[in-house]
Amino acid sequence: MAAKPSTGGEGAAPGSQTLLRGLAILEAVAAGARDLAGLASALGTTRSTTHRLAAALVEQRYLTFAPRDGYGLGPKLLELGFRAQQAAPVTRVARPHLERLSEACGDTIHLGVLEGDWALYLDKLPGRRRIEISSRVGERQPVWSTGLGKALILDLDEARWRHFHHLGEARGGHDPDLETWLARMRAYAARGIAYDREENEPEVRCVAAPIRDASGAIVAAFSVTSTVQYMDEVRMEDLAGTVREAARAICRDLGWQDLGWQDLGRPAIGWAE
Amino acid sequence: MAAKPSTGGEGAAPGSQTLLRGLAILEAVAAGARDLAGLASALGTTRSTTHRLAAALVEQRYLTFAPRDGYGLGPKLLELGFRAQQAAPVTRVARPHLERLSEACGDTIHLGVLEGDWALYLDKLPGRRRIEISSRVGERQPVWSTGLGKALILDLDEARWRHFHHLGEARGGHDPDLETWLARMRAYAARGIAYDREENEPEVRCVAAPIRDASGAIVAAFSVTSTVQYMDEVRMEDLAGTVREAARAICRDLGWQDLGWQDLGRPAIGWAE
DNA sequence: GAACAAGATCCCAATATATGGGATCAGATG
DNA sequence: CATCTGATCCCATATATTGGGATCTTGTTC
Repeated sequence: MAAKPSTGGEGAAPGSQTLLRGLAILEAVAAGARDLAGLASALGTTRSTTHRLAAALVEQRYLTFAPRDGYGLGPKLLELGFRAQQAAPVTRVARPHLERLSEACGDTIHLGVLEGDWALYLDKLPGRRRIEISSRVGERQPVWSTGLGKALILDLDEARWRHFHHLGEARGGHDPDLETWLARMRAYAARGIAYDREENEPEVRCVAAPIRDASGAIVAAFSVTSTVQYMDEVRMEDLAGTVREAARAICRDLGWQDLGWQDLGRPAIGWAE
Repeated sequence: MAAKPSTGGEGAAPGSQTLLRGLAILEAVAAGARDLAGLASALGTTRSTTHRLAAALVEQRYLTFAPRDGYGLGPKLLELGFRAQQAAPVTRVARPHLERLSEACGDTIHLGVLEGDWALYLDKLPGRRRIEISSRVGERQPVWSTGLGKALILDLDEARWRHFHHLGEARGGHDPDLETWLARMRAYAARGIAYDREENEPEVRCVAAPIRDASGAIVAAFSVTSTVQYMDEVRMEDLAGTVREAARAICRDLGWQDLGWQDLGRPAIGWAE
């Protein structure tokens, strides 16, 4: 609907208009655009230009096109997405353990890593409850307000903790004030487990644990999420044990595999900025 | 290494060189290219051009770049890939059932649909065996030689079966001759289960079943794959029952959900050409 | 059953856009 | 400290992209 200027964006790199427009088409389709007209208005280009780019994307299997239904995301994205997921060794290693955990607890499970100032979701296991946790693999979530995010920064010093809390305030986060939040973080760090008792969203609670590689550095984290009706205090305590157990098993797998991380100062996964 | 001509390809659509080059970068990175020089030589462009495109892809989060490690596939691909997978309702619905099946049998499980003349892999569950089945989500496999492919075309008439066998011959397929293959297909169709007794690759066997939606049309299929040492005749017969059971459960879930497929003549998934 | 409508596809001259040679910069290596 | 590898930036040039409109296809209406 909004007509973005051709040479748009914030600090948009020039010299790639065509590529940028092509990617914009991908995202417009992901956002639900089905026909040419929709795409054209979404990026503010003419029908012919849009068609040419879309056709190229279809030909390369990045999009599908069916006369009746219009455009859809194509198999190539499936392939690249899957490869991107596998690129982080954590995902492969953690999967079976998380599946077992999912089977055992029935709640939604997320796996994620720290990407810059954000928590990036690498994997998601839906769980058996009715409720649907609204999150997507590949999405970024704030660090300070999610259980998973907090688990990711458990090892950082207080200066850096303040930084993350500050990021939250900038975005209108009013929830726990700095001191309360820091106190909780200290408690989480001491236990090696992070909770989220409806601090972020009402009704939603979760238990999260960090995953460490052979060097002991936190390279990822996972969380078990549910609504409060399935997550009273007692259950959270129970889960803490189960979760810690799963985390330990994953860490063991990461520590044993000799993929040779020559540079132990950097996270083993490929997403850090 | 091979320098593809800029305006390359077969019936390559013109008017999108920049976009096509950008996508080529994505694939080069997926194929393992890490640095600018590698990318540049992979697509036959100069450093500066390559750098500009790659930088745009990084900025859009389609690639990651870390000074030491070079380029990698980015989170945006993760997101789009995941969305593409979810676009086919079958994946969502089948997942939990396949996970249970995977848990029970320990073998590699694939889920796929028919895309034109190919079997497209939508999902893969690794299994607990040592062996790694070389297949990737998003990849296309021939229909006639894979168990999954055969399960997908169980409902088609013999003319169309011949068509698929013919496609195989064109690509140097010499395995079972037409009549033998047709006879097997008839048997598979009668049982509602397709086998692959090392017909495709030596040592590799699999048991596959079709998945039908509310209209009764085959919209997908899944297969349980393993090496012959885990797959003797007795086990294949056993598995047939388990597999059929899982298929029935998935079909039931597909039949019950009222997502309103107004057009029953077309497959419910979005991948058909 | 024929005219209509909606949408996709194709074509071509004008020009905004991408290109790549080379210069520069960052930081690793000896 | 000099050297090297590899990333980043700049700018005149050529060329690939653009978009207006004509055309074709397919489904809908009267």
